Amino acid sequence: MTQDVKEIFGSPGGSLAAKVRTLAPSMTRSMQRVAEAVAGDPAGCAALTVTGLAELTGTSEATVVRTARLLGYPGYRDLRLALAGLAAQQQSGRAPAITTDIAVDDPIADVVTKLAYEEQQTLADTAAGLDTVQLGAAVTALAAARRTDVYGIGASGLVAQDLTQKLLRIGLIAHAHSDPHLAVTNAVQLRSGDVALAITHSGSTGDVIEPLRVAFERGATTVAITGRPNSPVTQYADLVLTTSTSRETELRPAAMSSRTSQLLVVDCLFVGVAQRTYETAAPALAASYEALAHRHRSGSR
Amino acid sequence: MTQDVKEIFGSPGGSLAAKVRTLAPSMTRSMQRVAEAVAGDPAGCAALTVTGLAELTGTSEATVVRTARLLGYPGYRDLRLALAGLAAQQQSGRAPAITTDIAVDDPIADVVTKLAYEEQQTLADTAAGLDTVQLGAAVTALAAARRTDVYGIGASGLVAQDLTQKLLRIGLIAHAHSDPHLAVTNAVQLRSGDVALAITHSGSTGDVIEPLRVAFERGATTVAITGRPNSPVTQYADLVLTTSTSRETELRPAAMSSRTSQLLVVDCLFVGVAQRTYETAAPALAASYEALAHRHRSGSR
DNA sequence: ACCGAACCGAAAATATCTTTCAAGTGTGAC
DNA sequence: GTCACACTTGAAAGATATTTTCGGTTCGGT
Repeated sequence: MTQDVKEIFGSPGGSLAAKVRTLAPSMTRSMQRVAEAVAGDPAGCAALTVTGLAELTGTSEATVVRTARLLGYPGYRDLRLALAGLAAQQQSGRAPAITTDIAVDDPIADVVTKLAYEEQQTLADTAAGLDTVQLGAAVTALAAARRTDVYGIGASGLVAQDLTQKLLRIGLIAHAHSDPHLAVTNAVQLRSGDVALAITHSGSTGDVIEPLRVAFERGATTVAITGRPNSPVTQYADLVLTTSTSRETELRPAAMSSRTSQLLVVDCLFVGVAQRTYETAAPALAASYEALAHRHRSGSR
Repeated sequence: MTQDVKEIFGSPGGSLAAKVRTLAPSMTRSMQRVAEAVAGDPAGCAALTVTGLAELTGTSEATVVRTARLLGYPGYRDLRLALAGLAAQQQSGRAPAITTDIAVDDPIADVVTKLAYEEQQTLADTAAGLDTVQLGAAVTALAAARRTDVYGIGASGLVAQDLTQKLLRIGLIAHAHSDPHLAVTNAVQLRSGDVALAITHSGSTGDVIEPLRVAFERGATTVAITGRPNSPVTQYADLVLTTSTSRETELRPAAMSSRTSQLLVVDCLFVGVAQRTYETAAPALAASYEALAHRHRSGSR
């Protein structure tokens, strides 16, 4: 059984490398070897059979197939077709993709360029790796929720607040918790129809998992935004939204790209919800805009 | 039968279509049917197995293989890979061109694509418009500051907190203020050598301008991150860092792009400062990473 | 009508891909 | 430190796809 062509070629080119980067953390060692080979030389790998690729990467056929599955294809055959397509695209349109890490002695102008580039990369990766089905489900849940609790600590806490601010702006009831105890206390109040949303890059921040678990057990719809699709937090998550995990460098901690990634997801959630609740969201947005104008000097008074 | 020139030289798939036409006379009836199908819809055929294509053309597997051979491939498998490549090329020929705003009825997948694209655009704009001289001066001031106060309200408040968190991580003394009264109270404590940094998109948020004015008058180095280089806030700013102001749409409020833009500036500041204070920043970063590891549940991978 | 050559497809043979399963490996709990 | 468990992994069995074989059919020429 072969996949529909649209699914194979539908996504924008280069998304495979992005997908590999996003999913790499959730891969086992052998699978990473296969994924690397595939991302590194699509054309070369397209010429190989399962057995060939297994030998090249020093693994087994089973592992190759498993990797293909993880990358979203029904099997190796389809991955191979996608690779052939990718190779052809690369042949015709050359990709730029040149970047070096930020060095201690880089002039500030280079820092700006590199950071901007890397964050753009992160955005592209995240967009490519985001499961729109899960996203849509999360949007539906949020739009219909009686109330929404958002959990996040540290850098993720700011993202949690950002989402909360946005939801409040369109008339929804949302609250961000960064205090683990209060979060749990509040989670107990949740019930079916409510939404609990945990934001954690590592997926193993206990302080964030705990309230989500409570909410999960109380019957609320639970959503996790994490960079590790297999991490503990997903255990209590009805819906999982994966953020991209680009490699971190000494001067550019992981927190930076995970934040960018998380914010994109949060923005998508917000816009999605705003769409669903347009009738009430649009006037609410306009009203809050109006209200803020009075806080500005150049405004009135 | 007159041949249309466009058909021969027009599309990238021309070479295959041409080959089919050239070889057609030497083909048998069944093989022609297969060749036609292949030339007519490469993408569609790439999704089919030998059996599928045989059925589609009302022929047999053997005929399909024979056709593939005649077209110059060792077998159907390789023809299929070539078709996949061809399809991908044709696909990429059509420009992405994400120019339209996000509409109320856009499917969620489009929302993701468009948002990611717009944020990428914002990053590029910001990086291009950032004054590296001012930025460098701000970095120098921050790196040498006895203490740093950051003012921001609403969405900008989160950016202020983000910067503060980062600076604290590398051992600097920084504080974010979102309470206007406390901000002013603290601003009074500032003196020469300290840094006060105001973040406001509009540049006319009174609650943020006021503490900056106080700091300015106390002799602190004042920095403004704003989207309006001529706005009131710049009056009290020694250094002005301009963020990009991309057009906002109904479903994508200005806050979204200004936040992205502000965060990039803040990241640049952080990395710049980390470079200047590398000796102390590097171990501090490592230490905070280490400390956090204990807050994480040990999870799978 | 008969013959021969080319064409064609059914089915066997082969290659390739997928699934299963049991052994290996590391990890947390006690 | 040891045990138990869960996860990883590759070998081999099983399923599918591709290629080859081979005999029947068609068609033109005699």
